[in-house]
Amino acid sequence: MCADSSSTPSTFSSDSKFSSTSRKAASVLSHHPERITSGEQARQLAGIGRKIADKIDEFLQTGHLRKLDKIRASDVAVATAELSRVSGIGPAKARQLIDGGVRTLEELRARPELLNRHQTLGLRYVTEFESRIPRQEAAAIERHVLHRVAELDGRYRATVCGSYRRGAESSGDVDLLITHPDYTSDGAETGRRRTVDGAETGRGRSAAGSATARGSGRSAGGRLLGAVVDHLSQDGFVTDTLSQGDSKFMGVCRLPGAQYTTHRRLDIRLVPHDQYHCAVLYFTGSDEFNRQMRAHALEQGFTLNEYGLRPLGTTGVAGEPVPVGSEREVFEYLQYPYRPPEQRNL
DNA sequence: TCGACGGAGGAGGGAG
DNA sequence: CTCCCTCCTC
DNA sequence: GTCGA
Repeated sequence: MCADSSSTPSTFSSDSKFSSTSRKAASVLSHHPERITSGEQARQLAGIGRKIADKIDEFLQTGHLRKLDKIRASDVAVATAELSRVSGIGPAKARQLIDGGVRTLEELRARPELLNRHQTLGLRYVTEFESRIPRQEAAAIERHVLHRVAELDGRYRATVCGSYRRGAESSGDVDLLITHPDYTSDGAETGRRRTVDGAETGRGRSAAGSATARGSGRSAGGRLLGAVVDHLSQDGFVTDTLSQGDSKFMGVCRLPGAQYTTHRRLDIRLVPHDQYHCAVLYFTGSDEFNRQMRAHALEQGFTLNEYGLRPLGTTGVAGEPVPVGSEREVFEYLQYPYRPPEQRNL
């Protein structure tokens, strides 16, 4: 769903604080209206400290950065970046591979035994996952998914969030939120796996414990999400699963039809019914819009997150969540002028 | 000078 | 088996 | 790396 730089709460593509810090600095600089002519001048901006100011001075002086030259020349950094293109491979796995003599995707393809399931799929689809989803195709995916979900059980509610919902002309993936009246946060269903049949114990159960027995020993959430995923797999739309638990599916999909040749990343989250609108609000973003809205909520004496809107007591302790019947109601509670998703691209 | 920086679901593997 | 840790994703 | 306590 990462459209440009700001989508949902997730402008953290690569690693650690360095990434987040320098990203903020870069953002501040790029949005600065005037031309920066000295490190001292840049130093005044939020997120620019001594070190970055020094680097600005060095670049202004010499036209390049020694540190950057060094990184570009480092083959380990290059190999890490290359291997990290694969979904499921992060810094640790990349280092492990490099230590094992694998530095390119080509070399990686020759060593499939080094990869787990997620990484194997990530490698298979690496190029496809790097291509963006045109809005027209995302809309077709939305139609297909909403139709199939409604056909499975009309009580589901589903919304495609992320930059697509904000009207973006292209998206990085499709992020679907679903809910169902049978699944609420107050539930007796707090994730813990219960024994299916209390009476039966011992070796008799071993067969039932088969890994693929979805739907037998499952929480309410697991059944509700699993049923959707199964239904979407039935017609071949969902092609692969990267991971799947009781509340979150991460996988791969492709629409039927000759014009759709590229596999796309699809995430499905099952959200408690009473938290649905706050979750849709949160996962629609943008990051910056969420920050501003949360700040406004605090000024009004509320705390807002993906789980709900709660009043803050005088001591600063959050109270019970305010019942919310729509996204718009969240705005109204906060006396925040309503903005449709297309106007949340901050 | 020092801790926080968003944080949770899921895979996988080790300890008990 | 459960618990807990690291890694990864978003 | 940067910010604020």
